[in-house]
Amino acid sequence: MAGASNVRRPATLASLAAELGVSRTTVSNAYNRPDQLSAPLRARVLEAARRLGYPGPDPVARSLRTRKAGAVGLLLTEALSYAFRDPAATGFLEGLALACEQAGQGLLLVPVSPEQVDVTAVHQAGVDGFVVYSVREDDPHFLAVLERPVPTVVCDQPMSVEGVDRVGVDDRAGMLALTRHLTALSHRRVGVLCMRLAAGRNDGPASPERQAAATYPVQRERLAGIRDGLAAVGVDWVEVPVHERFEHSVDAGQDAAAALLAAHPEITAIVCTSDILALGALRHAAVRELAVPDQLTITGFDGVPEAERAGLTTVRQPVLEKGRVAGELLLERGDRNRPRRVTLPTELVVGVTSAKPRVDQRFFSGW
Amino acid sequence: MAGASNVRRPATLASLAAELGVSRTTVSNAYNRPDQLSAPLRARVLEAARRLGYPGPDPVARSLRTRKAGAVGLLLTEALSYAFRDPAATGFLEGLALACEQAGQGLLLVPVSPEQVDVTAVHQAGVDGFVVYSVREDDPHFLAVLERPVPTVVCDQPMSVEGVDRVGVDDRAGMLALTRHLTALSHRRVGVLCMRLAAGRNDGPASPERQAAATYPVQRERLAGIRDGLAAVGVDWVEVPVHERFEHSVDAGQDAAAALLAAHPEITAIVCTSDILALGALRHAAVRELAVPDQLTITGFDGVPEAERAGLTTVRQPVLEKGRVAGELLLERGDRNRPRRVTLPTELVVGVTSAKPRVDQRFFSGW
DNA sequence: CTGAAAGCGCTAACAT
DNA sequence: ATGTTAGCGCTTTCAG
Repeated sequence: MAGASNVRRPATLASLAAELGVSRTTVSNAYNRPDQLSAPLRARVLEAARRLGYPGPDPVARSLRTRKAGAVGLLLTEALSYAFRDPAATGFLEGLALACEQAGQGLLLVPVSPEQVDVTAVHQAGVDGFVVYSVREDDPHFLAVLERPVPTVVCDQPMSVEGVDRVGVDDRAGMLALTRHLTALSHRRVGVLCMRLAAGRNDGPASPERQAAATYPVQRERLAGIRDGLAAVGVDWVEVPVHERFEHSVDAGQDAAAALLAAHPEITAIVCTSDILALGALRHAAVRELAVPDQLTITGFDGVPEAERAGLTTVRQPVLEKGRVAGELLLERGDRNRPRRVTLPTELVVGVTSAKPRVDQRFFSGW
Repeated sequence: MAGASNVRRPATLASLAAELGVSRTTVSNAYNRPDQLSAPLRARVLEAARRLGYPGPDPVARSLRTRKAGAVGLLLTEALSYAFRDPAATGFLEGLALACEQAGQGLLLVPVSPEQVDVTAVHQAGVDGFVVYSVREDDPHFLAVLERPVPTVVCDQPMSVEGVDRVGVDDRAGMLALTRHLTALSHRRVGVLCMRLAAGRNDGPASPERQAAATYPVQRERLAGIRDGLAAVGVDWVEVPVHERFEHSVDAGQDAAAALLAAHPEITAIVCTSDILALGALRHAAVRELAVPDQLTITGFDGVPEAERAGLTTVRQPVLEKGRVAGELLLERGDRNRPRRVTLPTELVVGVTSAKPRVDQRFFSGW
């Protein structure tokens, strides 16, 4: 630990070479190609480096020269810190990190403030490729990423972007399976809680127009799955109340469930587009002393650990796997030219929060 | 989205300038100092850029020139992916990410395989500084970070390293407070579960030698706190069984608790150096149908959400705050020269897992 | 096995 | 308001 730490960089490869009376190549080789010079000479170089406090080749200069940054960038919709609070995102990150560390690549979390159009952070990122996690289709940061001349893989983005790999699950089919489960239980009066659908804050009912204009593909697809499932039993989608929340948190879910039930007390089932929202709905039911599933069925989506512990009926998706595949797609891309699309399977998990609506309920088979 | 994405970089700032018949400076200014050139000229430059598929100044080249990478590196003990599984680490990361995004800096997760001596990843990292999270004092990656001529802040590292900032909590004092709580409840026969103490796998009792050679400062300090607390009531530390686990997981805690109680059935309290281990111990107690806290007291450390839900008696530390301070220390370092040390407070949380040992227990006040 | 030459792509004084 | 001049620190053919 020579006192070199924290000193304004004094030594450079060139100065070291000069000091030793050898060429820069030789010093470079001492670090990068040990087999290209004699052991004693190499030892001399390294010793001199230590003595002069030379910390080894500058990574940025090397990157410029080699055109390799040794890192992949991750772009997230939300504020960076959110990624560590959302269990689904955390699982994805774990898988992605796994792939990166296996390939010896760093993972750069790109700092984006949502609802902010400053995309310099994307331009600033010294990375060899990007992973884009579940962002709005018209997100300016996303667009900025697409401008960068590096490979990119998007996650949960059904939209087909030229030359970009994609990994995701079939959200629509997953939600369809869940909805069938509910209709098989004879639910007809269903209410929906969903996450942010598009830019602009909307905490409350999501009008058909708002739904049609949804730019978060995941939410759009999940709603479509519910719609399909209900259509199959003759329930018209325009009759189904959909409540949207800007924040994605248990609190928001609780609040939304309260609003939904207040406006539509006849509902027998609340379908949530995420487990987090469903957990909030469960909490609201507990507060209101509504028996789940006897008086009210509640379902989620994702299959996060908390939901599993709560016995939530939900659709499980392999989040960790999704992250790993995203990383592999980016890092192991041979010289293939055709972009790849990977769709991972989902699984309906029937927990203890769904059951037949009570027959004595006056609205049964009403619609 | 001109077809430029994914095409081998064709255009450069220089080529654009040539094409337009202006100087490189002008093009550079068009991007970096819009006020330094006329609006029409700037528009022309940007238009030409779009037409030629020029993605804007290369971030790596810019970094080399400006000596700023726009990112901070994070070094973790464990495999990168572990950080997303450990709730204490997750909280820390959230705080750190918060500080980074506020400063518009990226956060680069440096890929290190533990038990691997390849530190090239540290050399490769294009960052303006490092945050080191709870690593072994002799970790080669850590040492490599210290060689890099960039500011560094270490977390939970009591060891004083020249010129390096530090943030952490007083683990020893926190554990002392907890232990006093236990001795006040008249516990004397205590067993301890701890995390990895040093390099090399050891799943089982940690001998006094092993304890003395501990290189994970956090674990060392927490054990010291217990020792101090017990010494105050005359309990000799060498009589206290300490079990170590390499893996940090609920399963490991459960397993360790089983081993500890099998070897020392007289124990009235299990003190764990982390909540995760304590959660495992609780699970073991449940399996064995040992009543907690009546037949057995179990305590943790950290104050993670899961522990709170379980009503665990523990020591809460402000993990998010710790991450935020780490980031701020690194990013807001004015031109101060003296390194700063910040010690955050801990708080004893008395839950429902600690109580007086049953008086009828035959070992009471035995030692 | 070692050295000389040629940039990687960009920004920042300092002129003009 | 725009151009000229110098590198940032390194790697990499290609000769010796």
